[in-house]
Amino acid sequence: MDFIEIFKALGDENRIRILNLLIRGELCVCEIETVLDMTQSNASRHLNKLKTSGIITSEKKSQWVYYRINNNFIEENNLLYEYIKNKMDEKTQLKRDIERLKKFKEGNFTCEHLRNDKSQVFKYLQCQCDNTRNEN
Amino acid sequence: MDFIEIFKALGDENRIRILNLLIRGELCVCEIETVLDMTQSNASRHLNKLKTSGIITSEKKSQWVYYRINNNFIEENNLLYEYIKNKMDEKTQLKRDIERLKKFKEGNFTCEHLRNDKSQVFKYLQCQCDNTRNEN
DNA sequence: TGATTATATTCAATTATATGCATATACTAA
DNA sequence: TTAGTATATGCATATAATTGAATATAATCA
Repeated sequence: MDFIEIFKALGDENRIRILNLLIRGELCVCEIETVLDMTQSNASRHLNKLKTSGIITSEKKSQWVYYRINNNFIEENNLLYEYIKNKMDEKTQLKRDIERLKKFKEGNFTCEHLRNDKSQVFKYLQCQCDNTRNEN
Repeated sequence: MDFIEIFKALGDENRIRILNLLIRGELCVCEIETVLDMTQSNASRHLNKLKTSGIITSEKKSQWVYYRINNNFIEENNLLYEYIKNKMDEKTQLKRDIERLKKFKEGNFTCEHLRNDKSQVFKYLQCQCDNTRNEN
């Protein structure tokens, strides 16, 4: 966990956007790519970079891979972690991403929803007017 | 002063080496390039990147340009600044650089010495056996 | 087993970064 | 003004990073 490598990993907007989500809790790749609207391969690659530098870890649960912040990273880089969280609060894009994450969570979407009809979930996340949704 | 740009600027070993020196006090370009043994153009460009991201500032004094840590940066990024200083203590290369800086300072070298005979100063900095030096 | 699906990886193209050399610019001093 | 010097910058090049599309891999389920 070289701190220069950590800076390299953090010096990219897409990876900061991913981290911004993971701070709120673990997520699998298909959730991240949907909320952030990035391609699957791109999400996977950025996740790998964050993982290689020790910032996040992954755990395979059946066919899905869940990513989360590495507790070890938080312990060993606490000042940096607090700094990032503070600075994230000021960024418009990151606030918008959190709104989309909230919508996704409040909509009770799951990986299965994404499998069955990703574009419907995506449409729902884009809708500005309605923040509630019927179950199912 | 976007924090992602700051991370980009910090994600390079040469720039961290420069910063490591500047934490000990201001220095001009010719001093930095000598202590770190990098080309003049390379030192200048890295300094510019650090300056553009708001981490350092410069002041022209007669023909020399002195660089120092930007106080504003320290104030607005205090957690990050403390983090960097802590992590720097663990890096071998950075400790070696500080030894060379100390030798340079204790040798009472100036920019004029570098102008007159840079290679002599350089040889002195490389010498492991002798940490003292006659005046002049 | 075979079809489907989630994630990772390869390939190719594009873009960004780092660097040395040569030169431009800005300043000093004779 | 001219010569000399410190720093910045343009140019060319090498290396690294980013990305989408296609494919490989690993797991699930019928």
